[in-house]
Amino acid sequence: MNPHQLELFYHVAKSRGVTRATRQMPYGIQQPSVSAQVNALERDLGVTLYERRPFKLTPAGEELFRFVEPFFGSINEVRAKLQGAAQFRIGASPIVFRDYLPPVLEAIQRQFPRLNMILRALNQPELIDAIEHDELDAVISLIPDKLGPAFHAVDIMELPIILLVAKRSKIKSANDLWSNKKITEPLISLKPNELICQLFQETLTNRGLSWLPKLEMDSLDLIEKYVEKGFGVGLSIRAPGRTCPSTIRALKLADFPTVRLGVISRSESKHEPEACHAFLEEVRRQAARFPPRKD
DNA sequence: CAACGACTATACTTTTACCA
DNA sequence: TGGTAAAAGTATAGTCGTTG
Repeated sequence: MNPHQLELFYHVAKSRGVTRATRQMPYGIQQPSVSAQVNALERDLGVTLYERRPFKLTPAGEELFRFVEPFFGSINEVRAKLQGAAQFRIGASPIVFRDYLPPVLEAIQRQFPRLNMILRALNQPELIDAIEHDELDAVISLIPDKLGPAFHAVDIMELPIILLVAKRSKIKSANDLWSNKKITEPLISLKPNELICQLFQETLTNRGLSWLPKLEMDSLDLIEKYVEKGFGVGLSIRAPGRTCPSTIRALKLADFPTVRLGVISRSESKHEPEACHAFLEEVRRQAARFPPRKD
């Protein structure tokens, strides 16, 4: 039972499978090597640690995993500590990074000069995925309704879903669209797994309408660009403190649900709680600069 | 139920690390 | 520098689950 075998077993158990482990390992190693090492560990112990397919840890495997997980699971954290640079990993959408985060990050940097901030710009589904896999400590994201108990979500603001049309388009309000049973304007939206799209499509379905996107973009900026060029109607949200370009008209969507923008962190994370708290406070303070619009 | 793809194990070869 | 053992790599066979 050598440490290398235990490390590989940890990755196999965490990734739930040998092949998956080799793909997710922090360093390069081929599947047969992992397979051979974990098998050698089992042979040495004289115990089966997991059922192969479907993957399931045996009681012995569970016990061994409980033993090795605290060690191998906190290696990166310990490394950062030893290097004197506690790290705090923040995720947000590219737009949030561009338009809202700089003052927040500056404030955190002033408060924690030694803190090593790791920043990742991702879209909403990837942000949720990253925090679920403990790859980030805090994310600013639209908050899904179903969020596990392991996560702590704090609402910052409610944002209305809007449609964007080119000013020169003859569509003046959303009702102009709904009046036709079949909507002929091309819809430009984010990818279907984005919360905004799901909420929008659900609401349409409830009203007996069908309008699937013709163009799928991966940022709201791109959607705006293509609306401007006259490629169709864009699905977006009204971002606070930003005004539409003069060539674009934003259409309110009466009786459509709003989305909640907030900060999600891991509730049990003992990892940099001060920084996490300060981050949340700073986001709140910045958000307060944008009073809710009442139109 | 055959065809296919994904996963795991095995056989064999090459590389690496260590030591005399 | 050359020998040795361990570990990693390549190729591939076997097995299982899915799909048309």
